[in-house]
Order: sequence, then C-alpha cells, then structure tokens
Amino acid sequence: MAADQEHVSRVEKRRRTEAAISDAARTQFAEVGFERTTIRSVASAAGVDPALVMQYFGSKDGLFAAVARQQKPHRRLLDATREGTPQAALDDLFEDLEDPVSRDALLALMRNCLTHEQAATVLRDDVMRHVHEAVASRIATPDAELRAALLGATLVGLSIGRYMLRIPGLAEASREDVERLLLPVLALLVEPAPQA
Amino acid sequence: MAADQEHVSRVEKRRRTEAAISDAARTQFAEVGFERTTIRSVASAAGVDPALVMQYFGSKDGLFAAVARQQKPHRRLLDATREGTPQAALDDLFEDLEDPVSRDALLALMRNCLTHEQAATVLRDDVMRHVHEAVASRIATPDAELRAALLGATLVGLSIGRYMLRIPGLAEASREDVERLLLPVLALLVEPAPQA
DNA sequence: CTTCCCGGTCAACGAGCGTAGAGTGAACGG
DNA sequence: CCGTTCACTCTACGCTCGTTGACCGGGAAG
Repeated sequence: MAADQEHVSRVEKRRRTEAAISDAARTQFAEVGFERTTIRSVASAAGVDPALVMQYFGSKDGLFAAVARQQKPHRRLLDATREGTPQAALDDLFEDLEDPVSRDALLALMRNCLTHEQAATVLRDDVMRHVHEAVASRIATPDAELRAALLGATLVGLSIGRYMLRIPGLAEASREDVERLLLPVLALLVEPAPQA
Repeated sequence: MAADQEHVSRVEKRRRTEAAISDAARTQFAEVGFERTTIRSVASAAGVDPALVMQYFGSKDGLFAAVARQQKPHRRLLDATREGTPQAALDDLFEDLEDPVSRDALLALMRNCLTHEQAATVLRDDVMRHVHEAVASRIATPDAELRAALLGATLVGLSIGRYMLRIPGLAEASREDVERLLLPVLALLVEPAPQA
C-alpha cells in the first residue's frame, strides 16, 4: 500500500488523472452510450470532481471526441488492412476487439453511431473508409464500391450482433468458428467473378 | 376544405388523435432516436398537448412500446420467412423497408437497439428470432445456430449501413444490385457444405 | 334542458443534466 | 523563503425533460 506513496511530478499526476477520466469515459460510452453517460458518473468513476472533466476536455462532446480519437491506434493495422483481403479485414477487427482499450473505443463509436452524428461520421469516414478503399481497390468490376460497402456493413453487423445485441448463437461462438464460416462468404462477396 | 367538417364520433376522434400521436412518435423514434425524441416534440408534431400523450400512452416508454408493437404486421410476412431461404428473408426485409409505416417501426427498433434495452429485446427476441428459427431449421449441420445468427447479423448490418449510417456506395445502390450481390453470398452462408 | 362523460388543455413541480466561476492548498521556480 | 502556478474542489445557475393534477367545453344520455 505504501508503495503508492511514491512521489509523482505534477505533469505525471496530470497525465494519470486525464487517463483515469478518459478510461472511465471510454468504458461508459461503450457500455451505456453517450446520452446515458453523464459527466458526473464519469467523474465519480475516475474519482474526481465533475468540474475537472470540463476543465480538461472542454465539454461532453469534447470528452467523446477524445475517446473517439483513441481509436486511432487501430490505424497501425492500416498496413495490414491495405492488403484488402477479407482475411486481413477480419483479423484487424478481431485484434481490435481483443484489446480492452481499442475494443471499448471502437464499441463507443458503434454504440453511438445511430444516435450521435459525430460518432457516425468518425465511424463512417475514418474507420470504415480505410477498409472500404483497400478492398475496393482490389476489385476490377464497376460494382467494386458496392461490394466494399457491403463488406463494411457486414463487419459492422457482426460486431453489433456479437458484442452488443448479443445474438444467441453468435455471442458465445468462438472466434475460430466465426472466421471459418465467414471467410469463404466474404471472399465470395469480394471476388469480382463468382461464376467459376 | 369544408370537406373536413364532416361529423366524427367521439370514438373516431379519439382513434384519429391516437394515430396522429403514434405516427409522429414512430417517425421521430426512427429518425432521431429515443433519447432525442421528447414528449413535447411528439405532441407538437401531432398537434396536441403533451399531457395528452401521457394520458393515452402512460409514459414515454409506453409510447415507445406501442410503436415497437406496430412492427408486428411484419409477421404477416412470417409465412414467407418460414421458407428459411435467404431470398425470402431478404424479400421480407426489403418489403418492410418500402412501406413507410413498417419501415419506420423497424428503423425505430434498430436505431435504438444499442441504447434502449427494450428495443434490443424486441428486435432480438421478436423480429430476428423468426428468421433465425426459419433459417436454422433448414440447416442440418451442428453450426446451424451460428450460421443463422450470422445471417441475421448481416441483415442488421445491411439495414443499418444502408438506411442509417448511409455508407457511401450502399445507400445509393438499387435494391436489385444489392440483391444480386448479396444473394449468392447469403446462400453460401446458409449452405451446410460449401465445398462442391 | 339537465347531467354526466370525456377528449383535450394549462400551469407547474421536481429531478437531472451540462456548464461556469470563484476558491483552496500543495508543488514548483527563484 | 516567497511568490506563482496549477491540479483540483465547491457551489450554484439555468435549462430541459417526464410527469402530474386541476381545469374547461362540447357532445352523448336521460
């Protein structure tokens, strides 16, 4: 216990407090959504005063934007996604969903994308755009855009159904089983010439 | 104008007012979601006093439940869905999405299923359960449940991506193009033996 | 015509929310 | 050792919301 009594500099203290607020906000945005998350509940979970949250993040929307921006590490997987194969896209998604931080950051976007314009914009124009472009660029037929969009919509449906709606049969399934069934299906979606 | 001065009985008047409130509520729940829809805005759109909404529907949750229940007409398509083919499921979905009333009732469920427990329950246990059972019963392999759940998740992803997220390339695509690309894919998902 | 019923309105309460500004005490720099 | 900075707290404003109970007026019933 006394081990925590180490001296921490002011900047370090500030950094830790901001991180505590940000962690609490990310979790609550992901679990109960933007509207049901209150500045007060985030501050309480982080062990600070609500006014401090305002001081550090400006507003509730600013707090959400900060959390949404944390999803950026996902883009380190951008190179892998640039492959444009369903395998790479699915791997990216599952990898994101296994790390607690990027998982909650991504779920915060998805949970609120239907009721919060900013969440929808970030999800559509920042996250999905990458896989869309990578996939579409590998398809030669004129319906490439639609095929890529359908792949994105399917991955969104998978995430929502598995982690949020918790559809029976999908929520409990192993990642391996999901991949085994979904990969050939997504491959067919992306292949320009199904008849062969 | 004077044509509207016809005499209406009290029960008919009541019925029309309830319908006006219900219509306004369905539209707003579908378009801006449960939280951003206020009793006051619904009443205003219906041309009545907010207190009357409470008197007729009990509470805001009661109003939402009444709208969610209007999705039931969807089940007249249940017989078609019982076929358990992706074609039938997709036809059901598009048919629902083309009628303004059942369309908004379904979108109201989807829009709020991530932030409103009741919406999630109705969507999962009432709407999706039917297509799930119909599809799963036609699959002989032990992964039937997972395959059916993946189909349901895909259809949810399609609806969300096309009508709510409005993913570029998917929102503007014609129903025919979407069906042409998606049907063989869904068929592969539902087929127990992909290798052939 | 009188009486009751009922669709509909009005005004208001109480709670919870995002947010603002003044204040405090400890860590820092000189 | 002193003055400043800064992390952090306290209190409270103003707004919007769901919800309530008293009230009003016209149509139905006798």
